[in-house]
Amino acid sequence: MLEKKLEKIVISPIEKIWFIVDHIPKGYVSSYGKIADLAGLPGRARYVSTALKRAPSSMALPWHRVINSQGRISFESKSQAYQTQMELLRLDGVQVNDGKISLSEYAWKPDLITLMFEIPF
DNA sequence: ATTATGACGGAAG
DNA sequence: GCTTCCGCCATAA
Repeated sequence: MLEKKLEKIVISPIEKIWFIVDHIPKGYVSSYGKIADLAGLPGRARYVSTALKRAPSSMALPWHRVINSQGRISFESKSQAYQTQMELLRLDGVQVNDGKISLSEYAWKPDLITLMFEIPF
């Protein structure tokens, strides 16, 4: 019956994180903590970073659009990963000055429709 | 079961 | 603006 069609779909926490990160538009950034909140996983910012680390590269997630809450890249500034992330952000059109990104300028603010129907966790 | 480790966040100095 | 410290939480050993 109808109930059958309304069975709850289960999505694992890590999949929610991947899904949301995949929705960050080019030219915008979000933070580990914010992604966790959007995924319904408050207080699990660190888990977002491990989730990104685990994402198969074949998913081609825009992982570089996730930075820390201070508007900075979370890798060591001398690391290769840091350089890569900075380059990808610049390709997105996001300015990275002195290792800092202006959140007031580039923070992703999903609209109501997106929150309700696209990432409804 | 304990311990150590982070792509974190926030408060404090 | 710094930097340090501490709480947090999912893994790996």
